[in-house]
Parts: sequence; C-alpha cells; structure tokens
Amino acid sequence: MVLSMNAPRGTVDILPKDVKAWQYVEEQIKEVCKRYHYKEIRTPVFEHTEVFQRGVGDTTDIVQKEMYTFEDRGGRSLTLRPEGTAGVARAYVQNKLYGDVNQPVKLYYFAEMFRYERPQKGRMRQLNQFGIEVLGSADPAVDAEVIDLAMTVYQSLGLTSLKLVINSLGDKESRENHRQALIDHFTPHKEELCADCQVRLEQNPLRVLDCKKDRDHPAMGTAPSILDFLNEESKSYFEEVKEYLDAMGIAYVVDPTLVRGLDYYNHTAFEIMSDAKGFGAITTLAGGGRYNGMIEEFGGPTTPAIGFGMGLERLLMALEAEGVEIPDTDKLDCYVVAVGKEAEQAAVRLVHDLRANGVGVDKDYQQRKMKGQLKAADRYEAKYVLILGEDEVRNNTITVKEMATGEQQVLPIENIVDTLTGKLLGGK
RNA sequence: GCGGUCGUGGCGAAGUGGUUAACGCACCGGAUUGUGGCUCCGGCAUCCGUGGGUUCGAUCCCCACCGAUCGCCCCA
Repeated sequence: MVLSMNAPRGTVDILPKDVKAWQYVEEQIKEVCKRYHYKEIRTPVFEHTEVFQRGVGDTTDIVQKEMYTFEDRGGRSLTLRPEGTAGVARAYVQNKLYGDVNQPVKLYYFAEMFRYERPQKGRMRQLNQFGIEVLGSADPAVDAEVIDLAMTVYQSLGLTSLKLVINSLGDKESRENHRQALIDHFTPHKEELCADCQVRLEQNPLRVLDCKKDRDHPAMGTAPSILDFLNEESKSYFEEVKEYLDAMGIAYVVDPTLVRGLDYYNHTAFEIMSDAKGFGAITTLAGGGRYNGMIEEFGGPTTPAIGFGMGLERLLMALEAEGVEIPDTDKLDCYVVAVGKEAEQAAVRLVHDLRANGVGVDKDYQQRKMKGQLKAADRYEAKYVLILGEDEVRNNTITVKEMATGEQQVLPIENIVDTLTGKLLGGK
C-alpha cells in the first residue's frame, strides 16, 4: 500500500461480509424495542460543545480529553457526539417532549459516537452504540425495565456469559454527604495516592474508588461506602429497584464501588459485563444509570430520567467470543448461465423479468465459460441455475438445474418466469 | 499521553547480505469441444510499510517516520 489513503486511525470499514452481522443485531434489537414499546429517535451527529460540557460533565475524561471538537465557519464550537444521552436530553427539552401526552417518553437510538482515544481491542475512535432513554418517570420499576431490556437484548442474541452489576449513587443530598466523607477519608492519605487520584479527590472524589492503580491501597478497603450514606428515600428507591429485578428473576451483583464515568448519574447505576474469553482487557458491554438532574440543567422542567448505552462493536465481539451463529438470510435464488451472444440477450431479459417478479437473481459479467459460471453460482449458493445455451435458444427452452440435488430439466422458456416465481416464492 | 509486538503478492505464511523471493488458500484457464462442489496440470508477470544511512550490493543490519495490533489510563 503506497498511498496513505487509509481510513483514519480508530475507524474501520464495515465490509459487505460483516454487514450481515450488524443488520442481524440491529433487527433483533429493534424487535426487542418494539416489544418493550420504545420509539426510535435520531439526533444530530454533532452538537454545540456546551451540550456535552453541561450534560456529561466538565470533570469527566470524555469532556476533558476525548472530544472531537471543532469550530465551524461561523465560529461556533461544535463537537461530534461522544455519547448519546446529552443529545437526546437536549432534543427532549428543545422539542418540549415533556408536554407529550404519552408519558414517560421511552426512546431508543442507534448512533455512532466519537472519542479521541488510543485504539485497542474493543475501543475505536468511531464506535456504534445502541441506547435507551426513558424520560419523565421516577418509578423504580422503570429502572428495572431498562435493565431488563438490556439483558433481554443480549439474551435474545444468545449471549450467556453476562454479569449485571448495580449500585446506587443516591440523590443529591446522599451524594453530597458521601462526597464529604470520601474527602475526609482520603485526604490524610493524599500523598500516597496516584497523581490522577489526587486530582480526582478535589474534583470528583467518587472516582477515586474507580482507580485501578490505587485499588490495593489500605484506605480503599475502609473507604466509606455510598450505601451507608443513602438517605431513607434513596435507600428505599434502591430497594425497590432490586425487588423488581428479583421479581423478574434477573440476577445481579451489588457493587458499591461502581461509579460510572459520567458526572450526571444519581440513584441507579449499572453495568453489564461479559465473562467470555477472548475479550482482552475490555469487559464492559453496556452501562447506564439515572440522571434526574440533566433535563433541568438544559432548561427543561424537573424531569427524572434513566438510560444506558450499549457498545455494538463489543456486542459483536461477544457474539463471536461465544460462538453465536449469525443466520444467513440472503442466499441467491437463481443464477442465470448464458453461453453465446443470443443467449446473452435472452439472459439479460430473463434476469430482469425475474427480478421484477420478486426473485433474487444474478448472472455472470466476467465473460466466464460455462464451467466458470457454474462455479460462481455454486459460490453464491444459488438455489437454481438457469442455463441458456445455443440449444436452448434454438429450441426456445431453458435448462433449470437445482444445485443442491444436481437434478435438471429442460423446460419451455415461455412461462419460465411464472414457473420459477411459483417455485421460489410460492411459500412466501 | 506512555509501554510491548509487528509491517513480505487479494488473504495466510516461510526466508536469505548478493543471479529467476518458498509454500498454502483464493481466483482464472485446461484435463472433461455445454455443467458446480473431488482430483491433476498450468497461470496469476520485478513485490518485500515510507524515507534516510552502512555496504561493492539490502527485503533481510542501523536510524527516523508512518501504520497496525495488544496493554496502561478510562470506558462502550
């Protein structure tokens, strides 16, 4: 490869041979969304930078170092979306969906996200996510439904090595109290913590708990747990969520150190991870939580909301790691083999007519010999091969060969379209 | 931003400081003058990431760069 006309770092082409898996996954997920009564929303690929600064939070890694931010010709600062929730929240406020008769507003999206990171297995600069947002309900049953939906998506696709981890970050009051307790707890050890954590301690002490470098520090084990700081309301909310999960038979693990990287979460936070082998360092398949303050932050009415984001590249990886077969639905119905100039013309017309009648057909365009054309038909896994040669043209016939059995018969060309459409589409 | 590994034909993969750089897969053609999946034969024709350097000579040695990949951080 001489030219450097390659796809930018961290991006990939999804080629025809791979698209099948993507379409299958998308179809299955949409089917689940339909059953759960969620509606699709499509928002812009880029937003005003401020949408993410305010929505995602200034102290997050995403905003601090991972955004694709640029200035447009009008001098506006725009950013390619690094996650899905902020844009949806913005759209919800701007379009006054809080006034919709149907509440809560239950949305899903498929969207590509952009994060400036060093690529590695399961981590791309452009990535695809499926996501859910439910706005307008503070019912813990909604939290459970959202989690249930995510788990159902994975299970309907055949994944089994799943682990659901949940936590509660509590409401504003609980978080504040816990935050102060964390600062009090870690400050005496500040000098012993890693550089990142020293900064985190100032900005967002919750995330010190997330640190992998300092995970063995003695102060970690004794750090105050958020669960001990939940006020009555937060505590009972979390209890209800767990009860609903229990009621649906969804297994979970409570992990008080689960914090999530985004600032906007409160109450329920969750992650779904894969135990499957071949995953490298990446284990998180999906993550989400409640963000009751964001809509207000965007100038809307006080609106409780919850959602999650699910990485589709990682989902595909998980399917592969677990050996899930993707059904092949687009085999070719017919392949027309033509030999000779006259036959070629008849073939073109036949291909056109069959296609017009709903049959999937292809033919040779490489000037291959008959044998080569048959090989191509075999490669394409065509069900039938229709042969037009000199004999057929002379006798106004056509040879129909069923590839699976090798049986073939010579039929009059006259009603061949009807005959074949009946044969191929009769059952549909 | 930091660290490890790697970079040979469409793909996979050997290899050597020095005439024509293995092999496998795939593809095309022939054996079978109009028939696929098996077998055999042939073809696929200067190409060894880029730019420098060492050398009489480098794909193989040195340097830089670019790219890929895996990991750290963090996450999807």
